[in-house]
Amino acid sequence: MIKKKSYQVGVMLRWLVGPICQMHRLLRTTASRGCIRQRHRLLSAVAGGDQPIRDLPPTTCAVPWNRLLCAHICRSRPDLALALYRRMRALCPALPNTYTLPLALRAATSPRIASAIHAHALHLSLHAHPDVAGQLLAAYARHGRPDEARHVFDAMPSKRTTMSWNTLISAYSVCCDPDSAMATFGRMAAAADEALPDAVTWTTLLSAHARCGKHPVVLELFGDMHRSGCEGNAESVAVALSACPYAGDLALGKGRAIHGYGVAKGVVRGYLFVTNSLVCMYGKLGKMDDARKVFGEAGEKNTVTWNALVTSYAASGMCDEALDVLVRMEQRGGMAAPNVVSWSAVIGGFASSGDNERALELFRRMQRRWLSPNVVTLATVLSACAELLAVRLGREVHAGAIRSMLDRHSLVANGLINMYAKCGRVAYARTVFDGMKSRDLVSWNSMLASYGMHGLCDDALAVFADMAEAKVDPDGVTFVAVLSACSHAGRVSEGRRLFDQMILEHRISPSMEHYTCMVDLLGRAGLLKDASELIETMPVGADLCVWGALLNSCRIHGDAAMAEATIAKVLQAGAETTGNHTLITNLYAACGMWDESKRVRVMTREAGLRKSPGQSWIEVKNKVFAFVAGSVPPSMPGAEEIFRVLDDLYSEMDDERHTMEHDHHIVSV
DNA sequence: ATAGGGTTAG
Repeated sequence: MIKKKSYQVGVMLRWLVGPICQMHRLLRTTASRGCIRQRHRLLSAVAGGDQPIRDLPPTTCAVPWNRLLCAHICRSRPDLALALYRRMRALCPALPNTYTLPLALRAATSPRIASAIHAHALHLSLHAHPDVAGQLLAAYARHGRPDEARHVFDAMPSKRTTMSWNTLISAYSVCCDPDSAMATFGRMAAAADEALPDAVTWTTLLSAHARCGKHPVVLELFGDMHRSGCEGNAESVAVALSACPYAGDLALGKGRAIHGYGVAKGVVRGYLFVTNSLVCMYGKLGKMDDARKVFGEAGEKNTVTWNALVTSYAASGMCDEALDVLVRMEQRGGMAAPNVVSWSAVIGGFASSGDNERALELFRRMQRRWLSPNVVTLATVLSACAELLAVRLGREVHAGAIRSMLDRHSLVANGLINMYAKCGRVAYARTVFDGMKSRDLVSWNSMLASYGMHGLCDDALAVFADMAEAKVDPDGVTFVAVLSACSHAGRVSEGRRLFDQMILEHRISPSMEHYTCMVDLLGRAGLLKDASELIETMPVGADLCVWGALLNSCRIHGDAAMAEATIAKVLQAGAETTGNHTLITNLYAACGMWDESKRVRVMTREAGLRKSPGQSWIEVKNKVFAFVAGSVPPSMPGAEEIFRVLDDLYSEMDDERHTMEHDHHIVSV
């Protein structure tokens, strides 16, 4: 109770002191210009938080209000600016003018607030004023509301300027709609008498494509920009560089070319954004020497520059070096302290290198620094939890996500679905899925895969139907999920129908994974001939997974002839991996062909191939124990006890089986 | 007292 009260006092003080200090300064600096009485009234209005609003005298001049609004915005306190604007409206509803509304709009932190101010503008008949309309457009654009932005844009009374076109295009960029951005750019070019595209227009267009992964288009547009006679500037060079790593074989060549272009245009040295892009570009392409060189030559560095170096090391698989840089950032202190991005990069680096334990350890360390994770951090951590089956930490992360209201974000929710599914909690996965406000393709695919991996084919098919109902177009991943669900449940006709549907209706050409699913589906059901025929129809040669699926089916159904024929084909195709050799060995053994089995085993050993043993994990009290068949994890507490219970269970199972065999004449396989 | 574009983490 006491704590709450003092908290409230603190909030009030902060609320009041800021404006009052500024008000005093205002009174001092502008006293000679008159309006003293009004300023006194305003001061009492701002300070009189406890007085009933209607008892305060109304002011008639908007200037001091506007000055104060501007001061709050310049100090990055949109909350205080908005509170002041509300107070202004409450005290004197007619006072906001063509300066006030743009200022309030700059402080709008959500599209809802922008809409409310829009309504005020309409009510005050100020919506058509160029400044108000311009800032309305900007506010809607910032929040990625292209429909509202378009509405304002179309209603703008004055001649459209390059700037208003640019703002409209940025609305499409923010909400990841590059096609509409492009279409708008086309309309702008068609209305060339009105306004001509400038460097900002091109940069906006570039970023519209960059931000949603259309990197090849970015590089094309960068060329178009140059060809259209528009000089590349620092901003556009930065975006173009960020797209280079995804250009395939030409990536490094393009990167170096644009680097050179930037040097020629004089936008490399002293332009931090370009420096940062360069470090990251070289790092992503594994050119650590170049990345380090650019980093070293940069005079001024900020957090992003350091993060680019961290990212570069992480992307090159040098996780320990990435961590070293982060530690160096911490020790240096000052302006470039590590932030969420730095930590997420290192955590992600360890996670993608397979060291999920280390990733989670670092997440704990980040929490100890009182840094709040964001959606990217949470997605990364949840994926590590899923890999380690660390459901307790996963639930803890879920709880944290709920507290910070990030749990319904698609990145986090998709991570949660995957984590719960992998940890065997399909029902939780479904709850998260149902609670999402908007589901993307990954959400649907994750849910499908969840049911698939638990053998719940009917549920998977129901989700697939819902997906069609929700008008979400399936992709290749979707079909891998449904086909494998069918395969595990032995739903042959359903699977065949889906495979055809995928090719004919959705125009998705089947990948190796799809063929593997189908061969598995047919093979497991005993349709070995059909499976083998499907392999024959494949446009490209089957890979080891496909052959493996067929061999596995031969083993299940004890078809030695088919197995031998298959093995001949595999060996003929020159397939040489341990996995398959082991499979072949086991297969011969299963068919009773011991000599052949031994022969392959010897061959394997001579080829220097050794299979690393498959591992399993179990999570006990937030700690994950890995074990292989026949071994005891040394750190496992109470291992002896566990094995005693296991022994008891085994003997009970044995008794049970003998009884069953006796009663039902079931012969165990 | 007022406007649009840029780099880093999945």
